[in-house]
Amino acid sequence: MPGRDRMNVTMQDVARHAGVSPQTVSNVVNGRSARVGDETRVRVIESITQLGYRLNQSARSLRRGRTGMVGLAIPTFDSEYYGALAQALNDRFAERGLRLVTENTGGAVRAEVESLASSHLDSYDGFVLALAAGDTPHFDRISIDKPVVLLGERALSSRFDHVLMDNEGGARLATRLLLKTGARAIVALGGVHDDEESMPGLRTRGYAEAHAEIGRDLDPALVLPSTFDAEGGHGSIRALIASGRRFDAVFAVTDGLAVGALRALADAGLRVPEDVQVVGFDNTTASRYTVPRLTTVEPSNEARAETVAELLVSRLQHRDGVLERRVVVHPASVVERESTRRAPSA
Amino acid sequence: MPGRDRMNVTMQDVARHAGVSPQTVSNVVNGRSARVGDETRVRVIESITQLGYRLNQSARSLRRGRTGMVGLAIPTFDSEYYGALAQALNDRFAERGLRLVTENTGGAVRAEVESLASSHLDSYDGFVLALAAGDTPHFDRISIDKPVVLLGERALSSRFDHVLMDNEGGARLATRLLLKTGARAIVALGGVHDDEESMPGLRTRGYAEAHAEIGRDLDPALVLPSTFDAEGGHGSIRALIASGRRFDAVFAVTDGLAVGALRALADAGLRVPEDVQVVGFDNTTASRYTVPRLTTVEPSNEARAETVAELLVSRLQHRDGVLERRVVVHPASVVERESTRRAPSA
DNA sequence: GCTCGGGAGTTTATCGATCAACTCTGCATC
DNA sequence: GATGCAGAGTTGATCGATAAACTCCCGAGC
Repeated sequence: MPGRDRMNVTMQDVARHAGVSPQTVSNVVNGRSARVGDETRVRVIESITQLGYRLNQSARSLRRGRTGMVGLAIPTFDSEYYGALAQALNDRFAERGLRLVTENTGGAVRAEVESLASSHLDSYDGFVLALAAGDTPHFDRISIDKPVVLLGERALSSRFDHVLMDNEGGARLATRLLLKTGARAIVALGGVHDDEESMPGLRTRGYAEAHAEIGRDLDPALVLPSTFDAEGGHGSIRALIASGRRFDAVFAVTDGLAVGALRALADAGLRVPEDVQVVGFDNTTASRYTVPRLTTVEPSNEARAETVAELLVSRLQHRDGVLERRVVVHPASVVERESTRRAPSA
Repeated sequence: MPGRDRMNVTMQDVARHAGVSPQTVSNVVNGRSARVGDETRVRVIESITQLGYRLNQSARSLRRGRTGMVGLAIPTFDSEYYGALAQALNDRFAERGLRLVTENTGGAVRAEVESLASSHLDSYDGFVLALAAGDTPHFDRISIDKPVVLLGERALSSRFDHVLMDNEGGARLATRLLLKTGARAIVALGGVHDDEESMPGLRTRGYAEAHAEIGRDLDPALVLPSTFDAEGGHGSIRALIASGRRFDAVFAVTDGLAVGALRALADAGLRVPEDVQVVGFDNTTASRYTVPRLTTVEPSNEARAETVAELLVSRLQHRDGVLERRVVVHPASVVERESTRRAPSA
């Protein structure tokens, strides 16, 4: 291996080697074939490979004024739900020639919002913010001049495009199923008591609506706030069982919670779905391999990812044109598996 | 809101506004306080906030010759194991002032690395390559002038630093445990028949060694190659049961496989660990919430992440100094839960 | 009185690619 | 013969930040 310099090979070097101008090399690299003759192009390409030339992205970005990267903020990498989401978005953006760069915000909403303000953001052309369940960040304080799409549970800010999941509708469907199959006392695991515009708030609202539809009263003691992981679900259900309160179904606001619930029910010797039915939310791959397999709400991640990419790209293209703010809600549906009983065919 | 230009605020603008030179603004921004007087600094900072100045990362990167980003290639986002790994690495690099950018290669590392002038890799200062089980890219063909650390299962290339998991040792420990608790016919789920230097190959080797240690023969029919997810585990074990072959333990080469195995055993009415013991590998969070809770091998992700960051950073610092290639192996250990019986206290 | 040193800044020359505008052949058209 | 024009390139001016070298001032030391 010939000892070579630390210096990088630049377009100038290639140009010199091929006997053309740097601009022509640029044209070749960027596929502007209309501006370059066939012979010249071949010569340039040969020089590129011979010299081992690599384009300097920083220089390109500086000149072009954009980086070709889109940022994605997710609360954590270490979660199937967000993992799948990131993967789907990644593919959708790749199709459009954009690179998706994923950052984890560590779950704190504050970090999520700060990621909008921090210097990281400066290297992206646009940003996708997937929000964790929780409180409401103060978007209206921060100032941003780049396209942002929020991917979340509810409308959070009047300034950005949103792609939302139909939390309320999904929860309504899930709860309806439980009621139809004879449940009388349904726990809202991870639910909240205030009627708030948050992920658990909306899902709790759907749960309440399904009850209201058939004139059934709600027992507030069955609404169990919790963290949204398996650990929280496990602890909450164990405590509920220990308290002696009777229930015959669990609507868990996330699959993680449902997994923990299954665990706690198994610990207590309760059979699913005979003694207690369980429904989750999110249709994570884990939900297909629990014992018993989990009935859950499908959040249509693929479709949402596609919409997110579409919205963001259209904003990038109409950089200056004043597009109206858009809010897209994707419908949810229920996937019936083994943790619920079959609805009586009526 | 005052109508403002599309033009960005630059250091020049700040300099003009504060009545100093651009270089001084640069010094302030970069905290070179030795070169700037107190009063001046205050004035500059005021101008920065007033004008809403943001540093242009592309320009900085171009000038500095590095981007401050480290790339991480993982086979897929949609997996707990890689999710946790990415998260851990992310934190370790953040501590060191580097931004970790995660890409999923979809397994096709080779294509990425070989792509011509427009490769993503060029925007990173260094690279961490976490390889999928089956990948054997031809590293020695590609030429890379940046620090690379391979995070994997076995030594793959003589050119790069490696941080390895002790696959063989972990598998040996897991299998020993099964043998000690009385297992007589242990399935190697996801194992392979050839003694190869791959993740499943090494884990199968450890499995074989544990048998050899106590002079036990191996039954090749119990080694079941498979994909490494729950689906594969489920299918393989279901088929094995259907074939009528007897076994009383499963050593799954991944937790995903073990989850699928549990599912298949439950389907068949077999009790775990009474009828069949199960051990997984990777200690994913899912393994803590299966029914029953999974005994598994802890791969020491945190420690490996720390080592990866250390190695890469030290290479970045000694950009030219010729460091020896380093290979670090982290030991594995077994986490005993409910899917195995207690070893007789001898 | 003169040199020396360091604090506080400034000036200059890039980093590498790209946009915009310009040149220079030919060849077809009126 | 003059005009127009498309094709194939070239030239020069940046994009914004920064390393390196240089200036200027002021008090200390001999």
